[in-house]
Amino acid sequence: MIQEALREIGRGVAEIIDNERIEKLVKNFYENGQTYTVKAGFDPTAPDLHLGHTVLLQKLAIFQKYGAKIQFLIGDFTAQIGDPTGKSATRKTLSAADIEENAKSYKDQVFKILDPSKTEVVFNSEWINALGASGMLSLTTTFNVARMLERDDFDKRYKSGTSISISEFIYPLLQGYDSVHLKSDIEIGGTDQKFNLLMGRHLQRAYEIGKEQAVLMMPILEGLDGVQKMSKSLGNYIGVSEEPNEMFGKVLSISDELMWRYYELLSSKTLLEIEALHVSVNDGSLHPKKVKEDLAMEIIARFHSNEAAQEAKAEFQRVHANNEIPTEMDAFDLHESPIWIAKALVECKLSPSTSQARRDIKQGAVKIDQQKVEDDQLQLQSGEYVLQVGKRKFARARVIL
RNA sequence: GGUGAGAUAGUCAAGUGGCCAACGACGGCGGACUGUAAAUCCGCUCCCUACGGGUUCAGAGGUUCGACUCCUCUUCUCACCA
Repeated sequence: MIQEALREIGRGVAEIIDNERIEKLVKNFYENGQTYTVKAGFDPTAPDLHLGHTVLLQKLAIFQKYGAKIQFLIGDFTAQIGDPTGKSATRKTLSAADIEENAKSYKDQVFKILDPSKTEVVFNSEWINALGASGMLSLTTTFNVARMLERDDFDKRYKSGTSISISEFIYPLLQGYDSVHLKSDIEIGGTDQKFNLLMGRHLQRAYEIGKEQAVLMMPILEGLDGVQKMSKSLGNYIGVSEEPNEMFGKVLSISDELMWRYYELLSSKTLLEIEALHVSVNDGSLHPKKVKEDLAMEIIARFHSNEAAQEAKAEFQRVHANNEIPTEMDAFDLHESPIWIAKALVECKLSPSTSQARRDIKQGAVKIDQQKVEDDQLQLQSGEYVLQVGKRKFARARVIL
């Protein structure tokens, strides 16, 4: 059991500092029933989460399974500063109202993954405000500027003469101080958080609380393209509040290779179960598409419901395997009759411009009521049509005067 | 502060007076093949009811029949010097 726990805890991680300590904590749990604490901090700056953000949550869920109590820290105080990590410019600060709202939507999402009975949600403004000026001052004496400048992002900005606010120097200190206050045994975060995570160890030592947290870093999840990190701005993400059908389609569109990566970092299946799937796929007894569908189902079930997952699968089957039209699609009223097909496509948001619409038609990508359109001069008379561009873009158009 | 180099479509990157809506690569889209996978092959990739028209090559002016290409100024980026 201890072996299994350690394997699951180590699954998919990018780097562990002080693995021995983690082993001891887990062992102690199984031998003496002693729980331990795992801290993870979240900046309530990004209100809409995607699967990349849930990698950490998944890891926390695994920890819960193996004896940990989670300290789910919402950095409401530190969010006012803004984490300088990876930034090439000073970040603007957020208003208290923004932070509060974001924190709320965070909580709504996380308990879809975490067990509330083993989770303590804490806000760091509570103890940081209590620190006072003198407490803050003594915190700053534990570290020096030279070491702070060792950080790559600070270093670059310093050398190039870009502004670095003093408050940004304070940020890692405060995050580390959270670990002092919470007396965390382990802290987890993304690899990009290494400096801040290590600060927790440094400060726990400096404040002599009698322990130094182990640090476990998770990799940044690759996006749907399998190469770049998942991010909203790159458009290669799956948002946790997306429609089930969208989720299903997106998961099915990833490569087989990436699928295993997602299993490792996002699935609640154990490593043994995943390994079994791997074996079956390799010997040909299991179709990889089935495995991918199961992954999609698991993700949808987690963020929506089992029924939603079933429906999404059925819908996918209907549209893509049987070549039927979706049961639901966006509907548009077009107040022009007759209307030129290219214009109709633009109006229904199926094509970005009439130029593109005409190209789509020329390439045989456009269908009306399942019939391919050959003539790019076609005029649609009054009536209702199902317009389709490519394999996945559908819209219901009602042409009226 | 001084000097030199540069700013081209989503990104990278050609073009240095007309053949340029602008080579190529990547990305993206569409088609074929599939499992809406990968790989591969083919086509498309500024806008406009279009064998034509319009607006583009950091910004503003100028030279010229004609400029992304030449000149001037402005803004920004990079390199070297101090």
